[in-house]
Amino acid sequence: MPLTLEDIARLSGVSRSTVSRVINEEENVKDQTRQKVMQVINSYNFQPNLAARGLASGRTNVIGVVIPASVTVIFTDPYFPQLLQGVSAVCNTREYSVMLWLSEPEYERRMISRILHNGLVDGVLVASIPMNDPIIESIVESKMPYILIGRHPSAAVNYLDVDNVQSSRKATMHLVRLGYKRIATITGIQNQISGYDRYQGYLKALQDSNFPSRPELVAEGDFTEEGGYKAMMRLLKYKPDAVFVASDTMAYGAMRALREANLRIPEDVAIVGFDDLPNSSKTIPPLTTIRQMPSMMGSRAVEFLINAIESGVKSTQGIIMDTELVVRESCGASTME
Amino acid sequence: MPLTLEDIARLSGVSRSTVSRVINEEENVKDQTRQKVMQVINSYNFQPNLAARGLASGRTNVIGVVIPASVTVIFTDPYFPQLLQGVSAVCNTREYSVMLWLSEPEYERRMISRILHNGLVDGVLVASIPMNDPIIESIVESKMPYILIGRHPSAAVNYLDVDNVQSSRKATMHLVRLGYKRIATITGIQNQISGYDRYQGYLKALQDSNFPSRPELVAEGDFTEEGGYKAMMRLLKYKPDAVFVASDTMAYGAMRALREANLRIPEDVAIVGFDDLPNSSKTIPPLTTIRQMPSMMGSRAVEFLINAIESGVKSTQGIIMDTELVVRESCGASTME
DNA sequence: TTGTATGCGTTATCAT
DNA sequence: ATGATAACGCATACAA
Repeated sequence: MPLTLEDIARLSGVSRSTVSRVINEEENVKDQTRQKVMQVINSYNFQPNLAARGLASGRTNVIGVVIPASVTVIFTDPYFPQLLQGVSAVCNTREYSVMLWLSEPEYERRMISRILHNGLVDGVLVASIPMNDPIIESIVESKMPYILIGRHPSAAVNYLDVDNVQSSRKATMHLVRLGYKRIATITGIQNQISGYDRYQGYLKALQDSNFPSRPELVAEGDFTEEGGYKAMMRLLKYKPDAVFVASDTMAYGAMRALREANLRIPEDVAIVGFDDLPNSSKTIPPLTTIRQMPSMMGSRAVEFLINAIESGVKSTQGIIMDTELVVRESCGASTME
Repeated sequence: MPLTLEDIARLSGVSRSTVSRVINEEENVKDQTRQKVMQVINSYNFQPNLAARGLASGRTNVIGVVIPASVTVIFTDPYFPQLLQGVSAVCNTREYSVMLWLSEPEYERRMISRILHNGLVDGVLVASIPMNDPIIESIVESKMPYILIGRHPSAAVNYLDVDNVQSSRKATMHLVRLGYKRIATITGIQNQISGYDRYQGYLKALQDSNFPSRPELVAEGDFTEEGGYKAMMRLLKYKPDAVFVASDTMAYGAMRALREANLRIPEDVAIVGFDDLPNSSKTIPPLTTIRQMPSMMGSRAVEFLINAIESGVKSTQGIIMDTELVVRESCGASTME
């Protein structure tokens, strides 16, 4: 029932092609003609059919955003919403739409392969995919513009990430400098690159400080509050005096465990987190943590993607964004000698 | 470069229409033919072009999800992520995709009108739109299948919501029954139906209990933690002994304000929230609250939408989902006489 | 049960 | 500067 180019053409007494030119803001149209057509378009509130445009032009102005459900569990974490906001903001200004897929494991392979081949999107952004997931190969092979959120070991892959290793090293070094001796860590899932890298950063800090690395001071969490809580419980019997926790959400859990054990923060155990979630300035005590900005990561990633789409150039690139150590009161000088 | 129906047809020695029939699982195809074609399809991992299908059939199997940015600020609240998960889960099983628009005010009108007319989606789900937003009219008039998340006063509108009035009344009555006398409220934004209705429920409870309604015990929040904190600050000087807070996120802020004022929860001031966020069982003390399930709301809404799309029937409907009062320790018997 | 022909609403290539 | 016309890849009414 909606109007078509043909209708607008008839109503303004020109040909379909001219209307098309007007809509696509091409140069070679007489000003007078353009205005006449624009008037009709506006008065009827005409919208070109994007499916048809996609078919004819091969471009849809849609990007796909894929978030594996394996991490969607963490959806209580504002990380993904913020990422989406960044993605969406850029898409709005550049007249793109975003197709969102929260992929569940059982559909995942089929879903990806559909996305890559069904002509619905011009490019795809994939967040937090597990390391060495074969899906990455399919994407790279597909020749579709793409970018991963989360570092990938291979040099031949487009990705955007923060420097998790250096940031975590910095966080841990902060504890070292404050004089803590038994510095533990609660890690993220190890098949997730961010979990892996943050653990490596912790190890690096110990090594650089000539601290022995004690396996009993390492507890694997799963990026959830509950996981952080349980990991802290396990650590307690080894009496750490400080803990680098690989995410703020887990840090909240760890702090809960400490409170239940009647241990003071930071006098008995100091905590440093990772993320700087909005709530982290409001915990008791406020959390010292590494700030990354998911919404900016989303923006930057999409900008890269859209540029790749529109330029047609497909150079491979790894983009690293900055982080910041935000020191709050959690580790005061109180525990220093 | 991807294959087309025509290619598959040639490769399997049949006509394009037959391939189309096989793909669309139509009955009238000889088993033998079907298998032959399927084999070719699978071996080439053929995916039909959805833009072309959309053009030809008038159906895209895509639904639009619109979340106004006016509320996107609240994106630290797991409400929307959970809603999206519910939406996405149903879409996955029913082979739909979701187009996500986080609409910023300046683009909002244009965006909606584009969505409604550009043939990209078969239906649209709109979350948390402000009351009396004229956009609602455009949607209803557009003849496109739609559903709003959040009650709408007009009977002629499709929506899905929980019964905010009754739930809030229930929550407030809980405080009444526990013997509190100066029951305050921190409301949500009043041009948001959930903010308005929850306030009405509070008023109703007071009225039904023959309590006077004291304007000084009403503080408007904005559904954020910070808003709850500030609202509580304003309430303090009027010495409420209990507060019904219109969202858990605001309740966290209110609790923070109480702690800073050295007031005990619930001995000095009791708190009841609304939402039952994952963290609400882990606050200190655990929060008594109204449980609604955003992911189920998302699922139900999309089911309604897809049914409307596929059946073509457009009966107007208001769907109300249940809530549950989850009583935790926040309001113990300690304050009762 | 299968094939042929037409149309969906654009863009893009030619003419003019 | 503008118009005619051929794709784009599929669904579908109709014919066989």
